[in-house]
Amino acid sequence: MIPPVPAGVGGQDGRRLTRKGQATRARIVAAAAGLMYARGVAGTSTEDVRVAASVSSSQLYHYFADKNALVRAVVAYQTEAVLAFQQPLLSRLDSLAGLAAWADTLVEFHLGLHLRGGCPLGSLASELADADPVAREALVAAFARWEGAIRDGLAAMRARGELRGEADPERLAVTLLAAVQGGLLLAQTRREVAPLRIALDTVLDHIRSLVSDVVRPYPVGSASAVVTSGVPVRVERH
Amino acid sequence: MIPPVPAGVGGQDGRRLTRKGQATRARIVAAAAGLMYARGVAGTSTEDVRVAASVSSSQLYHYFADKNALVRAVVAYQTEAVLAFQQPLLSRLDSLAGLAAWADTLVEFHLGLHLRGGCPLGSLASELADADPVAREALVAAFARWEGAIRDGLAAMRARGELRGEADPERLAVTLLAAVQGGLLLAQTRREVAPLRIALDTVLDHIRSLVSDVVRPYPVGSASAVVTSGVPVRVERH
DNA sequence: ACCTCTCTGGAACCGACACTCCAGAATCCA
DNA sequence: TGGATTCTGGAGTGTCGGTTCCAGAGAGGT
Repeated sequence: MIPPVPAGVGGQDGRRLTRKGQATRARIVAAAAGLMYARGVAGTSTEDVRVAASVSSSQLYHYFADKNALVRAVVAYQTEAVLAFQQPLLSRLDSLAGLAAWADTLVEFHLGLHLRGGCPLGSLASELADADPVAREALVAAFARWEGAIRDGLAAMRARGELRGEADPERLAVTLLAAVQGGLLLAQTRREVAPLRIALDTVLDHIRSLVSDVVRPYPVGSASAVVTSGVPVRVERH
Repeated sequence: MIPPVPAGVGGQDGRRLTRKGQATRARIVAAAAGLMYARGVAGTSTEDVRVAASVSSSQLYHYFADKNALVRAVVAYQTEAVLAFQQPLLSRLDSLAGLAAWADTLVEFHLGLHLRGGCPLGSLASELADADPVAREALVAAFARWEGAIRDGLAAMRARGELRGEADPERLAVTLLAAVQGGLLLAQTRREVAPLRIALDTVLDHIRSLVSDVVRPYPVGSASAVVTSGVPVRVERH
């Protein structure tokens, strides 16, 4: 049940790894992850990885049974990278401001990459979902963790009464994640952030409409309470 | 400006095609499209296409300069296929019922495929956006046509007064398209429709909240007008 | 009917790529 | 310190995949 060696530290068949071995293995995975993010899994040869990681081919096959095993290590690596990167923001998702900050950070991050590459997990999923069952399972788990973090934030908002009881954190979390993935795909294709920003903003707008005790723009029967910014204004409870 | 031969009918360098030639070319593209949808572009060899289309390798290179050219033909083919498939629904997107019918059809279609493969255009985009500039341009145009059709429907709703003036058809269309792409990616990975259905439903909910003259659940200062279904109820104008 | 252009079959080429093998160097642990 | 194990370099192998070539069959226009 419990593996003899911590994940990501063992060799391909459970052999022990020396400190140096761990470093080499990590270097290979990091190099492979970078290349596969930029050129896709199929577009990355073991030779490319070999050169980028400055190792010999025997080393590749010392640490990984075959290319498939390397790909799966990359999936695990990117899962941790994506979640670790968002960690500080994901733990503050329990408010509208926190959600907005998270969305802004995603937008800024991909702007910094000039819209090259989509979501590290999304592009792996698109390429591997129907090709590698093991990788698919890992990606399902990765998305579940991501989605869970978002859901927890929304659930906390609801528990605090900031979101109305009818708001479903589970469904909203799925929608936000889909907006990220779809928005990134369109943004990557168009090489413009607009689609990502718009998709996230729109879903956040929807979540705002589920906030408790709010004066909404254009309320029924009144044309005087127009809020130009479109941001709902909280009012005194009862 | 105007090509001498209709698109998809000419040979690789503008040579004339006989009726038979057109049929063979079409057979190759259709076979390639199917394989590339199922296994990805990189996962499909020219040999695979050769066999699936029942042609010799010389025929492949008679009609296409290289694999890249074939891939680009596949992009064009899938663009037409995706838009043609949705054609009857896209032209009726100018009402909430029309939007729901469109969403349901997408869900049902991919259920029929058992969630194997995502969006034909989306998966091509994910694989080609950063690899083939020409294909990327074509995909940008394809998404623009798709998004345009959705936008036109929403704009018609707004023009008829069904959507409030503040509703932005452009932004809503982008969000819907992102929901389709992201929802499909998650659905393909999980092999469950739920993510697609939830993402689309949630964005449609948001659009419902932008419908004119509506009694919304939990209006400010009243707890009596709760609508259990969550579906807004249209009321008499003024 | 004839000539030209298009279409087709099949063999062959060549580079790339995943993977193997072995021998020597480094590391670990008792 | 010494013996067992892990790590590394580099050359080598076989297959696969994209592409080419040529010669013959077929189709189209005048």
